[in-house]
Amino acid sequence: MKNSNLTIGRLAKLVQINIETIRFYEKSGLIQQPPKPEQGYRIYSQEIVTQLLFIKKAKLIGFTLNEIKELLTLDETCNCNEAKQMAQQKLALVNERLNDLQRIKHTLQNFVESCERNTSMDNCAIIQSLKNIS
Amino acid sequence: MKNSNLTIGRLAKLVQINIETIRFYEKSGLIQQPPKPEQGYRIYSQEIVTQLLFIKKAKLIGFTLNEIKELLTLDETCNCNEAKQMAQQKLALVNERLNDLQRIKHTLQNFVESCERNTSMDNCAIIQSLKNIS
DNA sequence: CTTGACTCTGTACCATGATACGGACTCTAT
DNA sequence: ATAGAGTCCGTATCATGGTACAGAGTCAAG
Repeated sequence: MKNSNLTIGRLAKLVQINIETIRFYEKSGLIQQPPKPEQGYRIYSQEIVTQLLFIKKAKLIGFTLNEIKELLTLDETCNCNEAKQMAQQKLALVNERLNDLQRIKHTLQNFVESCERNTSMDNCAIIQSLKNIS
Repeated sequence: MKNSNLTIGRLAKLVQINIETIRFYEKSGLIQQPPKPEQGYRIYSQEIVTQLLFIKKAKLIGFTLNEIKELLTLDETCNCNEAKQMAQQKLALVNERLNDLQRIKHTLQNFVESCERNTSMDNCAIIQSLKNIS
């Protein structure tokens, strides 16, 4: 076994994802498990590295594994129109989330500000402040 | 039983949250279960309505139930400083999420655009496009 | 005063996204 | 050739955020 060969352990260390989690992604169909060679362990490709890093980032942002699976599928389906449509749907979703977050951001800012104005040490009315999120 | 009395069924309909979910929130300590009267069913207060609507919105935005619990607690702890600190932490978190989302938004936009430029009907390279998220 | 709708309580079950573990196998270094 | 580390595979377990359901009690309208 060459030292450069990317076994699952090395892959896990490289992308900083638990081995079990990688296996879980394989079972879930997010990534393709490389075929088991006659002799020895599975070897992972550079493409899997890219995909795992992408999964990590997409997860951070709040995409579900199913959404990520779809996003990864966009790469394979060379039907550009379909892919574009999916991307546009995701984009709409992202924009919605951005709006929601902007709203909560302003609400939190208002709360912090009203907290700063409030010297009475009571009536820290976060609910009253937050319930105005529309 | 007066018709105006807010039993759990009416509450559920009012705030559009499943009865079971309301009970689940009670068990989880997100909201306080009103005491059971000697006779009859529990009656919910207007405050619970406010709290449930808040929970709904906060969930939409991506806060976990535990985070929401903390946010609701801010109302009770009249320690303004502590509350402010928590709000500021949430704010930082929200800002991070905003940045992440902005990045994915641009990536998706780029993808849609490159999809529009691409007339070759192949190489819909979303991965190549998405892997550049930093 | 009965019937049907609603409540109460506990327990069970579901999906999602992992993580843990046991036992067999394989590889590498000595 | 053998120990120790790593892999493989299946199954079990966990947290989160619910949903479902059974059986007993309660309420309200006819």
